[in-house]
Amino acid sequence: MGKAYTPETAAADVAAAMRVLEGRWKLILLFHLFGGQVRRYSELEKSIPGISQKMLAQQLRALEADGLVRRTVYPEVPPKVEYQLTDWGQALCPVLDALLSWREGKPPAAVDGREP
Amino acid sequence: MGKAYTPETAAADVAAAMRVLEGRWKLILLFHLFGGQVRRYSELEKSIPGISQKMLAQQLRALEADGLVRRTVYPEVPPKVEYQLTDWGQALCPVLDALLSWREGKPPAAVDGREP
DNA sequence: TATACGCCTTACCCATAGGTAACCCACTTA
DNA sequence: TAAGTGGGTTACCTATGGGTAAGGCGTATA
Repeated sequence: MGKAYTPETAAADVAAAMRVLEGRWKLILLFHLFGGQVRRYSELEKSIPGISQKMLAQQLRALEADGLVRRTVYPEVPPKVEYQLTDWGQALCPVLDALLSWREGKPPAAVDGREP
Repeated sequence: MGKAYTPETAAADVAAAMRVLEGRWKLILLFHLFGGQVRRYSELEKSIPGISQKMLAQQLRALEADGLVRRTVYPEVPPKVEYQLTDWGQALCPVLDALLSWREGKPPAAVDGREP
């Protein structure tokens, strides 16, 4: 059974969940990793046009700290680092799907002030 | 059937959905209106401690522009304005519930580097 | 005349997210 | 000796979101 929420606690918890996803690149990273995909740093860098190394590292670190992404370092030279989702990270996929479906269901803007 | 998404378009659409909810007060406002509740400006102001009139007006306008909130003005003096969710706004409730459930399912942080 | 009410708007300030560019490290190959 | 390789860090700058304080409007009441 779920927690009991007041408007304030519910809002705070949703905000906390969203904070994990905020940042210009995190969702893109997640969608590149959904479905059990494993990617190296340099692969992500190549497949995400426009991202800088700083932002890639920063956002990956944040996702890792939040428990969505697992980081595996291979002690080689040159270094090799792999990124993949944790189970919990993967569990976000259907939630985002629900969000996408909600958005698809948006009615067209009313022209005359009434809803259609 | 849903749209077909690439990592980029999916991320962009999720971000667009989240942008509608971003802002320090919007979720609180939404949770005060979920379930068909109808509230006046001054009621919201009183029941949301810390919100300024500027932010209350601004965030309500944004939610209205995004089609989540319906604003009803009664041409009286002093003015009376009521806010309530649109059907689409109300449809967000189960989505946010899913997000809350996802958050509740987060495993405790691993102490030794492995996931539990 | 002045004050109060309900619902805002405007002017101004600051903290943070994100951008660019350059640098670092350990090792291998030329 | 010098350059390349993968995976970052650091310094610095700007744009935006949110904060406070105050003003405005149309009418009724004292």
